[in-house]
Amino acid sequence: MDYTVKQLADLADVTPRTLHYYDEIGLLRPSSIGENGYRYYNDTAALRLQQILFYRELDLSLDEIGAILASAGFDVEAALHQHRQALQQRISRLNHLIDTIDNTIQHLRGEKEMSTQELFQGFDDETQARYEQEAAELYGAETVRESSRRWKSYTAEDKARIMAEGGQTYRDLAHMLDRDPADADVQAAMGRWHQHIRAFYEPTPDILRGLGHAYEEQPEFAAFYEAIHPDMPGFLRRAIDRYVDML
Amino acid sequence: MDYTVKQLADLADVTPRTLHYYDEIGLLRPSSIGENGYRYYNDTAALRLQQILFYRELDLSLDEIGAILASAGFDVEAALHQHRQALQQRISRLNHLIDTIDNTIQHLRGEKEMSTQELFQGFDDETQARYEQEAAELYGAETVRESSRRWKSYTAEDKARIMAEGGQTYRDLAHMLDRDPADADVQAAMGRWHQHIRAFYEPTPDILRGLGHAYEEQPEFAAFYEAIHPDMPGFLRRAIDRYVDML
DNA sequence: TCTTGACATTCACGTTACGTCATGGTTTAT
DNA sequence: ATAAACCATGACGTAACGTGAATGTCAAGA
Repeated sequence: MDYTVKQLADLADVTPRTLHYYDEIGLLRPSSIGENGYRYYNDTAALRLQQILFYRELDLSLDEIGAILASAGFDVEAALHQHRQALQQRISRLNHLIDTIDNTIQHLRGEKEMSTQELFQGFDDETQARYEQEAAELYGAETVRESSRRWKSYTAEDKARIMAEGGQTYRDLAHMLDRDPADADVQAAMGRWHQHIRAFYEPTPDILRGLGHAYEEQPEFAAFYEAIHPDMPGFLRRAIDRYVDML
Repeated sequence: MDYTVKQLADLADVTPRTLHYYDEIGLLRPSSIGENGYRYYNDTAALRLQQILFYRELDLSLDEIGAILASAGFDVEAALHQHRQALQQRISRLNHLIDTIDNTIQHLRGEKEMSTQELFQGFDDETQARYEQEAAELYGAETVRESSRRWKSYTAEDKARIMAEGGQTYRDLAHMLDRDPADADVQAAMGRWHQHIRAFYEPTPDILRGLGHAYEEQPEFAAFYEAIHPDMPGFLRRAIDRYVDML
């Protein structure tokens, strides 16, 4: 009970060309070849095709699929895990793009023309690096001194209260991760966040924005907020951007 | 103040080859060409490159970018909106793939060999269609009568309570969208959901699973749950799958 | 001035996973 | 016998460049 190309192709919902190609690259050879040169596939071949298509659905390259099917000792689970990671990254990237598109649309609507600088922000690596450095410098040079001066002026009670309030704000926000950053409750929490920062120093809008950026981009910050929830850094950054837009 | 290929390339963080290519396809022509055949780009060209790269970051094809930059009357916002949709779809698809990978890994761990049939489920369009149809038929034929019989037997008070409880369950779930579907609280809510369904009829595990499927795939259902939250349909389906696995 | 190294140019093939003719032989059904 | 439907093998096209290869040009140091 062998299949011809068309038969197997119809069965598996691919085109004959696909089978030709898989033969050509050695991924799926016919089980036999007739004297007329026709390809014939048996059930074993059909099963292999199923597996190929299965992995293909998972978006693996034919090379990878070949490797998986070739070695019986291959660690399929590890491979799938790794691939899962890759997919997650793609999703992250796509979410970033959607963010950017949303911002762009907002700008278009507001007739606020984005300057080329703005357009490039977040895309140009150098600009990015400079931006972060500036934020760090702003946060560092002027501010750190001011911050430690203010902090020292507080009583132990004050300090405990301030830290508790800050923590509460972050926990509140963690419960609103599924909302729109523009949501009134979220923005109210951002107001409390702003107050919390002001307990240390007086941040300019740019510094606030820089903080949001750092929360998302700088590993040490990101790790802290990710500990609260994996989506926290991105959410915070969006909420901060929104908050500063509204100031 | 003109740039050579290398200079502009470095500035924009692309390779010279990219500029060659953009010239070749007419997307970005040099502002002038020297007697030696060298390409020279002025600031206008540089700006255009910025815009090209901006749109490229949004994952638009060079063709589309060319169209956008060509026509001043082009509806950029509409284009971006459409592209946003496309990105969302990709994300949906990627999430689907991740789901499948997770299932596959589970099967691998449990040494439960997936039959070819199982492997194919969800990929084969025909199987898919048949599955949905069966779910609809099950839900329809036997069940609808039973459902309306039970419903009529309730008092107005009962009805109000049942609806309120159901609504509450969905709202509870909406606050747990960021959790794992296997989370204890989520699964507890799924238990309440099950009870809610049982107020109408006695669902078999397959029917429950079919419901989860329908919530995600059938537009009318999906629209209802998306109104609660965009991620609700997918989350519900995963939670239901998990719940039924545990029954 | 000569040489060297960094830059410039134009081919032109490689990449992925097939789609799409083109040309010609084979099988099957009428 | 003839047409329809299938088979085969090239071979080019796709998107957006990467990667040589062969060769010409320019700025700078010995």
